[in-house]
Amino acid sequence: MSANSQTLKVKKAYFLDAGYTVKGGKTYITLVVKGKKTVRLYIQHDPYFLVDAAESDIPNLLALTGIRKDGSISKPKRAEMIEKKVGLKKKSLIKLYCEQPSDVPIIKSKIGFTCFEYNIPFARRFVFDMQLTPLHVIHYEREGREIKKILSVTTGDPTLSLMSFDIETYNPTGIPNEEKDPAVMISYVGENSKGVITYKPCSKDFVQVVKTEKEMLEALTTAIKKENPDLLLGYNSSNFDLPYLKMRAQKTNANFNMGRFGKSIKFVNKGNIKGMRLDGRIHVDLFPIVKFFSFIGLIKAQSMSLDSVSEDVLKRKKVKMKKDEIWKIWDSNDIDLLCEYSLIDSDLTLELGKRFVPIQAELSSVAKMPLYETTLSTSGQLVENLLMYNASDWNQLIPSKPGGDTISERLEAPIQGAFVKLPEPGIYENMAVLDFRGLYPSIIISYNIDPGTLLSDPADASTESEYFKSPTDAKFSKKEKGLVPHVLDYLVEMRGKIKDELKTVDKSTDLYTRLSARSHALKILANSFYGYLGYARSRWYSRPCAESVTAWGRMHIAETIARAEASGFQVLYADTDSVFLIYKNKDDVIKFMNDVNDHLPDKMELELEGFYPRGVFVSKKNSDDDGTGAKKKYALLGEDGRTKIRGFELVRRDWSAVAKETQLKVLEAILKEGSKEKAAKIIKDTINELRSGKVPLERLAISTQITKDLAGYDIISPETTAAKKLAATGTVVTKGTIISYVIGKSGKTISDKAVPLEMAKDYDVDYYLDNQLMPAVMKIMKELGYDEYSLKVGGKQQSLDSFF
DNA sequence: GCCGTAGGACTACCA
DNA sequence: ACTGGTAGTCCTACGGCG
Repeated sequence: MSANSQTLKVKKAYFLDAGYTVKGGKTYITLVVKGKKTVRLYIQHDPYFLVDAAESDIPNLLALTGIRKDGSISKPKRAEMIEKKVGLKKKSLIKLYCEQPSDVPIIKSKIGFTCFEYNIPFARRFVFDMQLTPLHVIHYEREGREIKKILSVTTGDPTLSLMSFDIETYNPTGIPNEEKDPAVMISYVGENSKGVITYKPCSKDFVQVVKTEKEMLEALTTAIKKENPDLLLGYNSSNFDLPYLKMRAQKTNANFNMGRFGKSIKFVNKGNIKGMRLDGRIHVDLFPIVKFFSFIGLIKAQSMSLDSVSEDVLKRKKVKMKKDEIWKIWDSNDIDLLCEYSLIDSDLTLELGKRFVPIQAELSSVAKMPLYETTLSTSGQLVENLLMYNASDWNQLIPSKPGGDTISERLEAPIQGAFVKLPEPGIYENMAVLDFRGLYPSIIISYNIDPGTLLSDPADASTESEYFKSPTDAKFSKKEKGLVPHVLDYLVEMRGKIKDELKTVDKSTDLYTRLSARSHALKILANSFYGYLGYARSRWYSRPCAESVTAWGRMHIAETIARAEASGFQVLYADTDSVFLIYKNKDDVIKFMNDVNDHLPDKMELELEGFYPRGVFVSKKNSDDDGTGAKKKYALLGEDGRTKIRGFELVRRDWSAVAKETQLKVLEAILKEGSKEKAAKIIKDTINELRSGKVPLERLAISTQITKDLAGYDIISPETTAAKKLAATGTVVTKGTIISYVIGKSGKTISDKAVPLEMAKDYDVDYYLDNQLMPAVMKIMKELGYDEYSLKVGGKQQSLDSFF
């Protein structure tokens, strides 16, 4: 023992990443940890899963064998009895250990009993078992490269160093072919170094000129090694740059390495998202992150390109380079400009990384998911991971993933959602908007909504005071806090504390950035729990739970509306968690709000969102006669003069800029100046501009996302015909591409006339008048008593008119 | 064969 | 590949008309 203790060292380091390897029949978790240096350490850990069988079955289970892919024999290593909590009850299970992770499915397939926890990626299983937190500090005993014991985990915030890179490729046939077409240029930006590597003469001082493609790849290896970043950032690098570089390194026999410990660049598929994993360095492809942030509404770019996202997020002006002409520039031998553009792309990638990585890092440590996987995760996966982590902590059985049949069943029975009140179209003054802070999370916490607290069995019927009964008649026990409400409560409480702390911190500090990122991460996670309960592929799916959440939501909003009306307010509109009132006196609103709050559970709260001096609601398009109001479509003017506009065409990317800009101007003229004459003039001017034929094509472009393979569409539509025209020129159009098109003059149907912006030559005046401008503005003007005809005629003649 | 319209496919929004 | 509620566009099939 004492001999050993001389080689045992107690250490601490930040936990960056976990993987596993099998050596000599033993399974080792590989941990990448950052102390003074960043190293890879090993720790032995046996994979296992659970079997719902009796102790007497153990000998039979241990006698099972299976055949591995390599032909060798796989058999269980050992077994023990354990107990797990299932809901409010306990259950005895056999914990069956295997030699290596890939043995788990092999052995499991030989077992007739129900099994559990057999489908959990092994490195993450380890994080749960050891209750680690990514990016926090682990304290451990180490002997050489092996960790003997993990002692504790403490909070921490590593400073992660970033480096971005971008490659340019030779592409004479349009899409570069990684087998044949060389990479011609690589740019990189780190914290201490930046530059471009290429192999043709260039006069720029930031460019390192080498002799061949092979030398360029090796120079990149050197540059990365020198900078030694923790994170390597790219944009769409999992699908393009890294596979390309990997192939070029192979073709040129280059001594190429981007990782820290080994040369491997591995494809890792996570759900639908493709990732590329490096050894010991965290490769972060910003593209899936951008998609994730767009999905949850954190960013809102016109398209997913690096340019467009940079413009939206960093407010940096576009410097567009035509990617399909890179080969021409290369052949021209005048590559100065190409070098500049390439460096700009790396610059933008790094800047975006500085914005996004902090939030990803906080998501990682809050959701207990290693950073690399976090960057490739959906919110459902993050929630699931966090629940699995906490289930392990509570010794609760982790539910299995549903099978295909269960998934389809769940999909066929959707859950009733929120309530939306029909607004009366019109222009209103003095509106107050109140909303429930975190409605669904607060309902889940307040009523202890959890698959485990749900009293389904009449046998565990309790008395009325022992459970909450939802409007859908589900009963949730008050006896014990459920896993879901527990985790959610923790997230909400933590966010509250962080928000308080943020008020005391200087905005320019790193601490502020970190705390605000953490607050963001907590919000993203908390808001995903309800969706997760109703998500068909969820381990914790529960129809009664999800139904109860929305039912309680509808109940509370209905009660609030009723209470407001009883207090003498006119309620104009309500959607899910908000109510729009007309008030005479602000104090009345505050009094009403306090009154509502007095009648709510502790964790629920109605907040004042704001006072709005003026607002517009419009009618639905095709109910002109009865003038039914349109839901989810309104424009408000705040007291600070800022507008809050929802649902109008001007917030949608599938409308032309001409229509959207005019609609905005019209709304502002009405909201800010109360001038319908000005609004009418704006419209007439735009009509004239359109008729002149001189509107730039970019302002006429309509952007639409292609959501499936082009061949997979059942119908012909403008976006698909435009996409096909674009694809015919050799440009890649895949699932997820956002295509911009203009309706041109030639063609019969609108779809025929649709031409990709890049190829557009002219535009169809009538289409833009009748199908873009007029629909966008007339709904608003109608509220002011105008009709379409008078405006259009007014646009033709410069004078008119008695009407105005 | 032309016209008008109901219904379906599809997208993007709000919460 | 987190949920449901909603407006709106464009295309297509279908029925009436002649």
